[in-house]
Amino acid sequence: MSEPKRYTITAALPYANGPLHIGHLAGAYIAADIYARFLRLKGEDVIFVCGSDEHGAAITIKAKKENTTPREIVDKYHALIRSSFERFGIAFDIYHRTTEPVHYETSQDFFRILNDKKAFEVKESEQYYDEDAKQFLADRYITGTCPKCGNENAYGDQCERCGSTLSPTELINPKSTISGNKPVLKRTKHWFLKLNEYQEEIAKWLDTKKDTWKAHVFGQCKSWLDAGLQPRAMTRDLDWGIPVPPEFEGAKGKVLYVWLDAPIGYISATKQLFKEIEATKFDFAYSNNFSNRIKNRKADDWKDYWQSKDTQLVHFIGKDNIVFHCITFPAILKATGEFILPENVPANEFMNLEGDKISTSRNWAVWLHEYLDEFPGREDELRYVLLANMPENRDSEFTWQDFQNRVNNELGNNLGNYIKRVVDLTYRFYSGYVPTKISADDVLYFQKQASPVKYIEIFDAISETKKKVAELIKIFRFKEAMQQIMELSSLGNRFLQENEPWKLIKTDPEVVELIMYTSLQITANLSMLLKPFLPRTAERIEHMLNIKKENWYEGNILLASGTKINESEILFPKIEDEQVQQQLDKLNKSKMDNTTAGNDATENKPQISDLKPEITFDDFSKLDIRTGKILEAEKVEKADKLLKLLVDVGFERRTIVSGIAEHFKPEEIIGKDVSVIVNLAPRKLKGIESKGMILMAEDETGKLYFVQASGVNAGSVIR
RNA sequence: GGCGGGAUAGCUCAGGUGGUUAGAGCGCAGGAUUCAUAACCCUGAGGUCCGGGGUUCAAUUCCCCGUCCCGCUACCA
Repeated sequence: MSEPKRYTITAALPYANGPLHIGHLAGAYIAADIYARFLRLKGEDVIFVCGSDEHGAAITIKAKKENTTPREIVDKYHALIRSSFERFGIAFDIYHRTTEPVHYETSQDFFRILNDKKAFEVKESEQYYDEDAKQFLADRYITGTCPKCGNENAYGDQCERCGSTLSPTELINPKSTISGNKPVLKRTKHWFLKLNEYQEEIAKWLDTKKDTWKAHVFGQCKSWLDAGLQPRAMTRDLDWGIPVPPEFEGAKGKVLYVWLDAPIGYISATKQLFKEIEATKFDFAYSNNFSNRIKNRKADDWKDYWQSKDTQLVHFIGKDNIVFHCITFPAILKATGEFILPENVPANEFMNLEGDKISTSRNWAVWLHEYLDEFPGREDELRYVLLANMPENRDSEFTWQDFQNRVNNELGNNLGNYIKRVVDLTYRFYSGYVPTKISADDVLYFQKQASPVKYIEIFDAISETKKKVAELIKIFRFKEAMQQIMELSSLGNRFLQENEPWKLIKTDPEVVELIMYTSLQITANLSMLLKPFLPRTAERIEHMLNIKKENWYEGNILLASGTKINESEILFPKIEDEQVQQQLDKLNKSKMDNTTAGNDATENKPQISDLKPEITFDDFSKLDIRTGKILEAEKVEKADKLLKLLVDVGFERRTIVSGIAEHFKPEEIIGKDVSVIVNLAPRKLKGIESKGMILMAEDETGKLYFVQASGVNAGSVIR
């Protein structure tokens, strides 16, 4: 591919139901920020967009629980996330949000375009509707007799006895599992993206990415394509989201699928960005971060960044978002016929914390806003450690011990100390003035000397490092790029050590000038190289050296002779053992608070759970709920979520299958008091008949709790 | 369960389209030095490259089987 004319960089939209943690940063934002800063430094035409993803269920659930509105929840977290990014130094051009009018319009327009382009198939299906419950029934809410094998307890999507795939309307004698009534067929519409029709195009396009995309990204896409793409519903019967455009028949009560709306957020953020640029009124945009090339542009210019063939689009995401960014969203973009597809999607894997998966629900995380408060002015240290351990090709691990080691040794002892050495020596020898520039004569002179000053090699190394770093960034190998920079710093240390200017100053002051001149150029080049990686540090070095470089400079001489530099400062004070201990104590506390181990609640957006319709007392009294005690528990074969329980419900012992295996280990729940619905119709799960249901409470994070009546014998009635 | 990715030094990670001694940083041991944040520099010890089979003159690398970790997906009434 020829050099692109401009770049559009996106970073995954954080979900506005919680704060940011180090996993987010290591997964997408640091890499994206380095990439964007580097391109800006090179003077490229680049935009870097992001924003809060504010639709979806976790938000309404949280709102209900906190007795507030979804709006307040998203306002709160949007503000927290935005300010955390700002303080940390992720240099977006714009940080937008999906509840903004621009985004509603853009998303709805997309919906219209997709419709015009016949990318949808409207399944105006006859969907079963429960008149009592006043709601449409998803496949699993319907049971009936299997037309193929006669099993009376087949489900709307599948018969578990004969294994056939069914649709609800094929069932004989369908029954709503909510009310037990016979549901009626009612017409409802859903808009399905005909992904299957884009199979070939997407496959062909992806095939061209084989060599440039990461193995895990390409592999995952390939596996989806091999399985065959299926139409996917792009609408939902929900109430928090972007409404299906009202002119569509049957739009009422339907919203866009959150995964349709979210990536369009990249585009609406871009629109908003150029709107604000034209109006020179910056509500969401950060004009200080702008690449020179986007200043003074017009509102309509957003199109260049999404529709122009010579634009390179790159999505930075975590590995959990691969399929949507590499298949579904590209299919959507393709379907419009107007948009470009991503050049690369350099998804990172996950970062673990102290040996465990990062988990919001278990409070097992290093929260960015807390770090910023507890380690003020030390943003780059975190940036560095997350970068050094960035999970580029496999999962990685963050530990506080490693944080301390890396900050103290690599940043402090190698880099920070080196800069300070050079600056201090410059003050000692030359009162802070950069020594004489080497002339051609000097070069000859020193070349003839058999002195150990191998300064030419140093300048070669600087050039080489700059070249390598630039290349590595372009192929998204940020970790390695950073290592190259650290090696240059190491080389600087070695150069001083080998030449010992503090000794030579007494005997060969001219040689010392050369040594120091060379060393100062190394530090100046380090500051430039560090700009994309450790921007705050780069600024502080620039301040020490009294230089200001806005643009990448290919040459090696960045610091003119005679420049008066500023006095040294300590760039990276040591991280003390107590600070590490404090953080470990904090994590330990989280661990203690989690008395129920192994809660791996998914932090993805769960399906919305609407308030259920009112029922009568009669309805309620149909339920027979009793206390019980778990006697035995074991994992169900070939099912990750199911536990087979033997429960004493007073009058008998029952086998109950419950979907709690990801939350509880079998051995730790034996003897637990539980509440059981004992008159629920038996149902087979993975071949085991389950007679009844264990009641569980679920908090907003997805964590489960047993509903327990303490001190009561098994078999007591709950009413 | 299906699919994808991974497993390399005590720790955190690179790398290898098959070919003498598999790398880095940290940690550890020894030495040198004193300009600098007790920093820097040099030297050294340390690895059946997850296990088992196969292909090959040759496997850590390719193929098959297995184990464990992560993601997607199915199972959650």
